[in-house]
Amino acid sequence: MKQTLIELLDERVRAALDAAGCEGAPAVVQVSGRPEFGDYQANGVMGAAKARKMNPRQLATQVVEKLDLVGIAGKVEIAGPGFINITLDDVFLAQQMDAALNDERLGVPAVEAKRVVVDYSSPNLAKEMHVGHLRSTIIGDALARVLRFLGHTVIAQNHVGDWGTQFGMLTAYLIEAEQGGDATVALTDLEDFYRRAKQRFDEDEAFATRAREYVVKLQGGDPEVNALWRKFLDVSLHHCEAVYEKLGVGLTREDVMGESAYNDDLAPVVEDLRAKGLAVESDDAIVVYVDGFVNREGDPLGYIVQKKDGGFLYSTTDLAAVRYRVSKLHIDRSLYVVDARQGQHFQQMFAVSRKAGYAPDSVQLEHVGFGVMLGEDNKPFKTRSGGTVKLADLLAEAEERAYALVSEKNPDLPEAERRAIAQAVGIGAVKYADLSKNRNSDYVFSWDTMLAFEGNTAPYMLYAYTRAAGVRRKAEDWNPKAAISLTEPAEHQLALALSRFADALQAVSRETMPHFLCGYLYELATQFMRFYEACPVLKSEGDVRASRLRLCELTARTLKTGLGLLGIQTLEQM
RNA sequence: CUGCCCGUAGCUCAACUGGAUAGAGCAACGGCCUUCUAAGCCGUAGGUUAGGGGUUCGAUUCCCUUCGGGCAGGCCA
Repeated sequence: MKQTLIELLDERVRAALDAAGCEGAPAVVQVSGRPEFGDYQANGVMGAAKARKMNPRQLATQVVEKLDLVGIAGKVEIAGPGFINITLDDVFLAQQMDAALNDERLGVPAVEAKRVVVDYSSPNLAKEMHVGHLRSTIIGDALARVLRFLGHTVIAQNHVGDWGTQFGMLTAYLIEAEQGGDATVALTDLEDFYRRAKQRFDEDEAFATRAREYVVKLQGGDPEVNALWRKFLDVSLHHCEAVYEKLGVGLTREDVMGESAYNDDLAPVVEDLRAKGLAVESDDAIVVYVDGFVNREGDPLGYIVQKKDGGFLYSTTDLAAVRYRVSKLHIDRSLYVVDARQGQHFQQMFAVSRKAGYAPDSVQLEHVGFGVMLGEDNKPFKTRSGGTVKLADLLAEAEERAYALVSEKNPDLPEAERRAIAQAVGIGAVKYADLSKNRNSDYVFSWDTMLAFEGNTAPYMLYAYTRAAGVRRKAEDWNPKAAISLTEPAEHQLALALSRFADALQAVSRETMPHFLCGYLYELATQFMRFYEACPVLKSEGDVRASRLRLCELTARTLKTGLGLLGIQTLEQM
């Protein structure tokens, strides 16, 4: 398959518009809002008619006359002011189903491959991962999976925080802990380790002095301090990896490209910016001015790349990273899955990158921002005592709650079985609840809502999959090559939903919006449930039975693939 | 003060380059299990899309404005 359904229809309608004298007019093909308006609608006629001062109904008539949808549409109608409503031919839809079933990629056309960096997760290694890292980690992971599935070369970049003054403090404390003989124990709880180090730093002047010396030694490349630093990072990364594994996120050590990796490039970047006349001194710091940014007083806002004490900032690191990604990784597109609060920073950073020539116009730089996680009280998500919630604890609770639920619904299943289901449901619920919402807005974290079996939730999706997979499994003998026939309305609607998979993925890739995929899968699951209620599968006979089994098969595979692209594991039974 | 994001049913959320009667789930009410998993399906009710103005054949969507909430704004990230 070379194109998606919308691409196909769009091409045909555009050709008809051209033939009707409206060259270059967009077809504006989209899924119909209601069944009585057909399966797809082309809305381009009205706009084209207006631009040419034509009668839209008349133009629509001409377009429909020229419109070649032989073997694709069963019915084409003009409605309202000039809508063209297209109902797909059931034979055509059946062919689509057949093609998808015979394709490992479910009929999703491969796109022109691009090299795409997805920068996500990026925890600070000084501390343990907490809920603040959840959204970046799972949104980024889903986007990486979708882009990869579409045929792009995805380079995940885990831009971890592994540099800065706090690491002097931590390595200094690590020495003390080792002398005390309990370094390994002390490092099992990083959060606690950080707290104690901070406490020593605040209370003991000698320790604070030593910590500051360690920062200098670390930056100076002192082997001993560097070894300690690396040891600490290693432990911290192990913590991250445990979380990634629990979450089912594909990040590995290979993807780690921390702040420290750019240390040697920071001074050259600043030097280069100065040489190009972009960076200038201001209050003893080195800043780059870009148009359109002002501060509180209305004065031009500088983008600081070097502090007055000579130190560099994350702004410098990010510029170095852009250079690296463009010149060494040869990327076409770079996605930064980072908290929306850093929006201005990225706007400035992108602008500087353009001006300095680090990123040519051919390279897309996109900040994939997202809102904060709120508790059910609409305030930032915290523990009951007001502390930050560790990600490991959150995930453990998710599994615990899911286990209780599964045990209540299905007490007869063996313990191990229930544990496995609880893991998929619990983790899936946390991820799906996040991914299913528009990432731009803040979102309310609610155990009850995400673990509900109704509505647009992970449990509902997983249940739909078990039904589809279950029917197929129980069928035993049937002809997997049987022709698909779509006679019932529910069959038509299900097939239609199945045929939209590729377009849903395209939309996710284009807009970097994972919730489009969730919305699609929810629609698919809903249509399947209706089909399941309306059309007996195992109890029907012959060709009808085989045809319906094949629809179940494709539904199961599409749900499994789609949920997989969200990083969610399916279950054969629950 | 400046900029960005948000404001949709009682609650949590949708609405795909502006499209037809703004859709789901929860909560409320009413139906459907000797029938493939009822963890489901069907139905009823629920809206001045924060307010006002503008552009348009058509606005939740674009522009202006007011209100309300969040965030950011030179040496943290």
